[in-house]
Amino acid sequence: MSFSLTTWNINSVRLRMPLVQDFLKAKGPDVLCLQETKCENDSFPMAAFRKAGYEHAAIHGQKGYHGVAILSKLPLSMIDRRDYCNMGDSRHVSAIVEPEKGRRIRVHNFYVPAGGDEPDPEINPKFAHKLKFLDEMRLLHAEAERHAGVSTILVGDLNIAPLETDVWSHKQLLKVVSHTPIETETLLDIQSSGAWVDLMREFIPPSEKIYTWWSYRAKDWKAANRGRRLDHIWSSADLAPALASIEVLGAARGWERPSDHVPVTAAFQLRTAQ
DNA sequence: ATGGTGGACGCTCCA
Repeated sequence: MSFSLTTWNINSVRLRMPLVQDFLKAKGPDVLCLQETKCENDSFPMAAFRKAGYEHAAIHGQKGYHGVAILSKLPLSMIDRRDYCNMGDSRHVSAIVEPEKGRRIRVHNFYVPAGGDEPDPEINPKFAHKLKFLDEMRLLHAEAERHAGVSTILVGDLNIAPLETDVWSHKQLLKVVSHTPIETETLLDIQSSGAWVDLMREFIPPSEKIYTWWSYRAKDWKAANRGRRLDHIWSSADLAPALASIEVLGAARGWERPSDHVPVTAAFQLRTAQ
């Protein structure tokens, strides 16, 4: 039994629906997790997703900013939308998918706050918000459901590039929000204390560079190649042996009117798991 | 050292 899931910060789902449709036609993951949909639930382009074979959805949107969504070929149940930091932001949605009988997986889809420019929580409330948000994410691993036969996948734009090989220049980005020690250490600590597995790094060793985001502000993003790995796919330990592949679709950054993030897809062969 | 681009919204915020 195979199962595949894509995470993609789409930076306006309405504007980029044609790209999404092309992607779904080409890759057809079972589940698609989007971030920065930037539209209210009422204006989410659900009809186009249904037409593409994605009849099931868990949407958590808001006007103009943020917004996350899970689209699925398979039924979704136990949909949950959480207000991290109690600010009314739409930055989380989760749901259970059951790729085969008895194999339940809760998918958590996150859009972590970017954190502003100044990496000091004392003077920059956006950075303080980011750190507080991470602290709340830390609690996920303790949830009863995870110990009651439900596996977990956590994806999204986490807005942190934790490893030296997750950025174009470790040295030059040490004081740049997304790669500061407080952020990278916190993220890696959440990962290890929660027994999460970084599936992208299971498949692509830490010795190799991986980028999932390239700034719009570069003159020539491809030539400069100053990317960062801001998008992630984690799982509970029980799912890791079932990982079959990870694909980072870098070509998507070169599509017409692209998102600044590219889609990342994990494929599983569930029979090989415990 | 600075400003560069892109999206939503509505004359500015956020990334």
